[in-house]
Amino acid sequence: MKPETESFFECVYEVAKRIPYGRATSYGAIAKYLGATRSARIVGYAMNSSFGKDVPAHRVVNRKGLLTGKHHFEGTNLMQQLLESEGIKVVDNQIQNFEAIFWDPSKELG
DNA sequence: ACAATGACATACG
DNA sequence: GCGTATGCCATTG
Repeated sequence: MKPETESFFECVYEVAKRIPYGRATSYGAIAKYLGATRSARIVGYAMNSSFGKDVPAHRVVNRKGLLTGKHHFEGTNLMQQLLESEGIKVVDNQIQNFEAIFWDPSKELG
């Protein structure tokens, strides 16, 4: 849990923090932005470790826009509520019109 | 240093 | 179209 070992995680945290309000992205997109296209799992793993930090992990979902990580939040639908609170429509643990709110860091940031 | 874990992604049946 | 299986790779024990 040393800060030094969080090198990769820190990158994920920063990218996650840069997700605009009312937007969402996928693990693969973040991983690709970091140059680790095949490390999508690592991004998710970092999110798990990001619990307790100021990282909007609720804005990060899988490629399908499915709230796969909602189980890691406190409540059963806390993640969904947070997204809906930002104007994102979520039905059955899945973001509606995900393509519209999808935020690609490699595309938006550059 | 080895084995196991995981909030994904893709391929196959 | 959906469930199962495999690959991927950094972190953790």
